[in-house]
Amino acid sequence: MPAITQTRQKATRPPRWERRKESRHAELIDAALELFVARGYDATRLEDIAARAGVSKGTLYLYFAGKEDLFKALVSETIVPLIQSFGEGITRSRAPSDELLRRFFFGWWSKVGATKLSGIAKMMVAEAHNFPDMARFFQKEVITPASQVLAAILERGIARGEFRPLDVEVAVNLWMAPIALKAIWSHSIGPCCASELTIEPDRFLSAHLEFVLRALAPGRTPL
Amino acid sequence: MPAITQTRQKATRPPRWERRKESRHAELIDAALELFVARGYDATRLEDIAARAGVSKGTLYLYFAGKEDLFKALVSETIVPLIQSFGEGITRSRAPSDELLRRFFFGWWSKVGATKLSGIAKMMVAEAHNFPDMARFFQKEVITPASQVLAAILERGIARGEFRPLDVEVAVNLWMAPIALKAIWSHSIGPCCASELTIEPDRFLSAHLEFVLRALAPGRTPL
Amino acid sequence: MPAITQTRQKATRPPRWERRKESRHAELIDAALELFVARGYDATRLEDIAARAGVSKGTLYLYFAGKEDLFKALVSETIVPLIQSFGEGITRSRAPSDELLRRFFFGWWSKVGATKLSGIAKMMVAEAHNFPDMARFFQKEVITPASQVLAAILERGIARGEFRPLDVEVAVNLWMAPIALKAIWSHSIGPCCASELTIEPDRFLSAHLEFVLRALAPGRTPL
Amino acid sequence: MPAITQTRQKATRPPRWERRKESRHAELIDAALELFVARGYDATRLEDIAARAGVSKGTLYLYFAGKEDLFKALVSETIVPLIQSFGEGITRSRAPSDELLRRFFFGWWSKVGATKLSGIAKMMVAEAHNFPDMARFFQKEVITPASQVLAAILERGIARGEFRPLDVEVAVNLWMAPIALKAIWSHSIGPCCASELTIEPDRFLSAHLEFVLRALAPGRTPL
DNA sequence: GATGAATGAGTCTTCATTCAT
DNA sequence: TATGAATGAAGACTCATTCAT
Repeated sequence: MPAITQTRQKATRPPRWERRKESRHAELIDAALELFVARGYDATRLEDIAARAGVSKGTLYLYFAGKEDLFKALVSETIVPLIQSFGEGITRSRAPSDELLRRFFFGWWSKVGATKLSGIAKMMVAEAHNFPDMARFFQKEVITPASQVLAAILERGIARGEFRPLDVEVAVNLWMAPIALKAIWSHSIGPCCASELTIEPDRFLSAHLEFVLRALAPGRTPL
Repeated sequence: MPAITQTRQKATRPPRWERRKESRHAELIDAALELFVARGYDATRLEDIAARAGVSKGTLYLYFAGKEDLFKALVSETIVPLIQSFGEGITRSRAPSDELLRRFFFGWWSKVGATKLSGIAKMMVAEAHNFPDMARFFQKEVITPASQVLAAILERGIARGEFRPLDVEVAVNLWMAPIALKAIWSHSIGPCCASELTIEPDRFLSAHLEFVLRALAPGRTPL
Repeated sequence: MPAITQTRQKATRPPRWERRKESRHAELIDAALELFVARGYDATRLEDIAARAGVSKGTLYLYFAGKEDLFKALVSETIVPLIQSFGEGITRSRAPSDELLRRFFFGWWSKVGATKLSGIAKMMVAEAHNFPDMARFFQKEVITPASQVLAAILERGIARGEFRPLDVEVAVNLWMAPIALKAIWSHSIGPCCASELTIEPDRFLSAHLEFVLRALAPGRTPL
Repeated sequence: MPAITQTRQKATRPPRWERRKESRHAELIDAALELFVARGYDATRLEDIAARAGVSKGTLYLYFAGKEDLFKALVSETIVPLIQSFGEGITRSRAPSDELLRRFFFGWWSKVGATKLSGIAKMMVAEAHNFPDMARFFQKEVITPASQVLAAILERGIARGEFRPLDVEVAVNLWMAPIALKAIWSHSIGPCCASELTIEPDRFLSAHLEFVLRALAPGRTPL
C-alpha cells in the first residue's frame, strides 16, 4: 500500500522534487565532504555547504545537530560502505597470492584512491587532533581492516611458500604508505603544483607491485 | 628601609615584561609551529600562540603582520635550514650505494622525521588548498630536493652496476612515501590511537631499506 | 494549566526578535546618521548604532557590508531625496525675484537646515579627508545644485532689472555661507554653548534676506 | 651663571640639537595640528604625530599627558596668540569705519584664514561633541572676541553716522559666516574637489566687503 | 518541513599608554 | 631625557546557531 502511494506520488508530482526531499541528507553529506576536504573543517562555512546542497542554512539543522555532528556523520557514513565492499572477494579467492596482491593494490585504487572518498583521509589527517574519536574510528574502521586484508594476503603467500617469510606487520605499514600518501597528496599539495609531476596511477601501481613482489620473492639469500 | 624593601621587590618581583627583541621572533615561530601543527591553522588562536611564547597578544604584531604572515614566515624560515643541512654529505661520498641509501633513510629520519619540523608536512597537507603558494614553496624546497638526493643515489648505483636499472622517478615516489607518511601520521592520527600500533623507527627503517635493496638487487630475471 | 501559562507567556513576552526586513535598513541609517553626526565617524561604535536601531551587532552586517558602507549609504540615500524636493518650485515661479529669494532662504531652512539632514554637512566637513569621494559626491549633489538655484534667481533678477548686475558666482558663495554655517554650527559648537547665543532662525533669515536685497538693490551709484 | 653655562653649551655643541630640545613642545603641537586637522582626532595615531615631529612615541609623553591633553594644549596654545594680536590695532584707529571693516576682513584672512590656524576651526567643528569644554573655550576665546571687534566697528560706524542703524548682533553673525566657512571649507571639502571651484581670497573678500557696505549704507529708505 | 532574519560569542587587529633600558 | 618594546582594552567583523514565519 505505501508502495502504491509512493508510486502514485511519483507519477503525479515531479519526481525530482520528491527524490531531493528524500536525499537531502546525502546531498548535504556530499557537499560537506567536498568543502571540508578542500578548505578544512574550520574554514568551511555551514552556509556554503547548505548552498552547495541547494538548501538554506536553517534546513541543515533539520538533518544534523550542528557542524560537528555533520562532520562525524560524514566520516562514519562515508566510510562504512567503503569497508564492506572492499577486500571481501580477495581473501576468498583461490588465485595465486601475487595475483591477490595485484587485486589489492589496483582494487584499492579504483574503489578508494580514485574516488572522492580518498579525501576523507586528508581530512582525518588534518583534523585528527580536534576530533580524536573520529581519528580512532578511522583507524579502527579503515586503516586496520585494510591492513588486515593485506596482512592476510602476505601470510597466505608465506604459508603457501609463494612469498618468503618476513615481518608482516612492518611490511603492511610500508606497502600501504604509497597508496595512502598518493590519496592524501591528490587532495592537498598535488593540485597546487604543476600537474605533470603527478605520476599516472597505472605506472605507479605497477611499479609498486613489482617492487613488493621482488621483496617477497622466495629463495633468495638474505641481503 | 623603604629603599631596601623596594630593592627587594625589584629583585624578587619579575618585571611586567622583558626586552628581548632578538629571541621573540624565534619563540613566536616555535609556539606557532607547535599549535598550528597540533590544532590546525584556523583552530589556533593568536592569543594562544602569544601566551605560549610568553608575550601578550599585541606583541605578536610587532614581529609579524598578522596570522597569515606568521604562518608563511614559519614555513619559510623553518624549512630553509632543513634543506641546507640535508643531503649534502651523502652525494659526495665514495661509499657503496647501498650504504648511501641507508644514510639517506636514517638521516632523513633523524634530521627531519624525528624533529618537530616533520609537523610542517602535516600542516602543509592540511592547508595546501588555502595557501597554494606555500604548498608550491614546500614542493619546490622540500619534496623536490629530497627526491633529487634519492634519485641521485639510485642513478649512481645503477651507473655503477650496484643496482639494476629501473624507473627512477616512480621509485623515488614510492620509497619516499613510507617515511613521509610516517612523519605526517605522527602528528595526526598516530597520537590519537593506542601507541603500541606505532612501529619503532629502527625496525621500520631497517625493513624499508631491506625491501628497497631487494627491489634494486641486480642480476635477477624480471618477475 | 501549564498550557495556559505558556500561552500567556507567548502573548506577553515579546519575542527575542522580530522579522522586519523592510524597515531595518532605514532604521539603521537613521541611527547611524544621529551618532555619526554627534560623535564623528571614528568615535561611533557599530554596536551603538545597532543598539539605537534596536538590533544586535550582527544584524547590521545583514544590511551593510561594514562601517564604511553604512557611512556611504547614509550619505547617498539621505541626500538624494533632499535634492529632488528642493528648488524645483522656485525657478518656475512668476513671482518677483525678491520673493524667490525669500522662498529660497526660508525654504532651505525649513527643508534642510532645520532637519537632521543638516547634520550631514557637519559630517562631511569632518570626514572629507577620509572619504574624498563622498566629499565630491556631496559637492556635486548638494552644494552645486543649491548654488545653481540661487544663481538662477540672481540672474533672473538681473535680467529683469530687479537686481543690479554683480558677480553672481561670488555672491552665491557669500550668501550661501550664513545658512550653511548655521547648519554646521547647530550640530557642533552650538549645542556646547549657552543656548541664548543662538539666534532664532526667523530673525536670522529675515536679516540675511534684507542685507542681500540691499546689496542687490539697483539704481545706486557704486560705493 | 646659568646664562654663562648655557652660552658655553650653545657655543660648543651644535646649536640645532639644542634648539630642537627646547622646541620639542612646539614641534609636537605643530605636527598634531596638521594631522588632527587633516585626518580627524580619532583617526590620527600618536605615533604618526611623534614621527612627524621627529621623536619617538614615548617622548611625546614627556611633554603631554596623553592624546587628549595634546589636543587641548594644541587648541589653547594656538588660539591664545591669535586672539591677542588680532583686532587690537583696529578699534583704536581713527580711520573711517568702512576702512576699519576692510582691515577687519582682510586682516582676519591674512592672520587667521590663510594660516594653518584656520584648521582649528574645522577641528573644533568636528570634535565639539567629544570635547565640549574645548568648544566652549573656542567660542569664548575666538568667536566671541572676533565678533566683538566686528560689533565694535559696526557700532562705532552707526554712532558716527557712517552706517545706518541695524541689528548688530545678527549682522555680526551673518558677516562672519563667509570668512569662517571659507576657512573650514579649505580644510575639508575644498581640497577634495576641483580647485578651480575655489574663489581667490581677494575677489571673495572684496565682494564681501562691498555687499556689507551696501547693506550698511545710510540714508536709504527701508526696503 | 523549509526558510532566512536575527543573534552574540569569539577572533583578529589596532593603538593609546606604560616602563625597562 | 629619550627610546621603543610590551601591554591590553576596545572595536570591527564572522559565523554557528536559533527561531518566528
